[in-house]
Amino acid sequence: MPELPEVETVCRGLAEALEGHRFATIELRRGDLRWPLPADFAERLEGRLVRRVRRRAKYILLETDGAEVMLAHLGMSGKMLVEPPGRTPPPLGPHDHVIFTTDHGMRVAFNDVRRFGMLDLCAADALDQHPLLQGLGPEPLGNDFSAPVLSTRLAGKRTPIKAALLDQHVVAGLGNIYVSEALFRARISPRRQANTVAGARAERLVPAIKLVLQEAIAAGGSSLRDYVQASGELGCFQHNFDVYDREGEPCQNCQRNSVRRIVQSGRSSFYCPTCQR
DNA sequence: CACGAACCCTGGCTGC
DNA sequence: TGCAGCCAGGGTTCGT
Repeated sequence: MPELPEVETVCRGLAEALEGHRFATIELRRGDLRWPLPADFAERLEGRLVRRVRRRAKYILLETDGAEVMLAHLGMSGKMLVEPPGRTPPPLGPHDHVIFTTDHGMRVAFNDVRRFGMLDLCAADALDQHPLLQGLGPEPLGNDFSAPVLSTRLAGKRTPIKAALLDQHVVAGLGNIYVSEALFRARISPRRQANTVAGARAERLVPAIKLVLQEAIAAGGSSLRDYVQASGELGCFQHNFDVYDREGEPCQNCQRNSVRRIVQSGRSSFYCPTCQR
């Protein structure tokens, strides 16, 4: 579910709710997520002050005043649901797996229907070596993500550009929605061989990626099925899709052809075969 | 090594 | 109404 803009939005909500506050209790209601939660997860975090919540790729990193950082991934259906103090929170459901409370009465529930998400703890000075963070590609919104950088990373890849952009080791944070949207804006076919995306095509693609991600963050992400912000509000960017989930609808660019859906490495791609080459 | 398919899990929707 | 089958924003593991 959540790609970079959704995770960024959730991080901002968590930062507002948690930064500067201390975890009081942490309740593990179900530990068999994507990987089993460490058995001592709660005791290692309880009493810790949350210094900063930030994002790397699609991971949420919660820095504390202790030696460890909490790592969270939302998988396809994960949510972080914030309930502010002074209000009776809604009753917990079967998919509220971990409940965090703070010393000022904030409640955050990690909820994940499909349990593809994960939580872990990692020594702050060894984050780079964490197996899930190791080898991740550059942040697409970072200053060092440029057309030359992208084409270098695509060099030698014979796989379709769609698959290459989904590979978090090439560039970190894109998912199925924003790859389709960025390729549409750059007028590049998802079927094009990755190593041919260089020069002028890369010069179109990089700004297209940056722009669509920035617009989506400004809209609070895209809500299709499960995704909500930490506050529970929906994102709005799904109303601005040009091609994603719009099979058969007219192309927003040429208005003549209709958006086509194809399956690549088991996942849907949406594009205009005329505008995108 | 690089690639694609299978798999992890639950729930919503479609079509018979 | 019921149920089988398909599909979903992700990522790892396995086989070729």
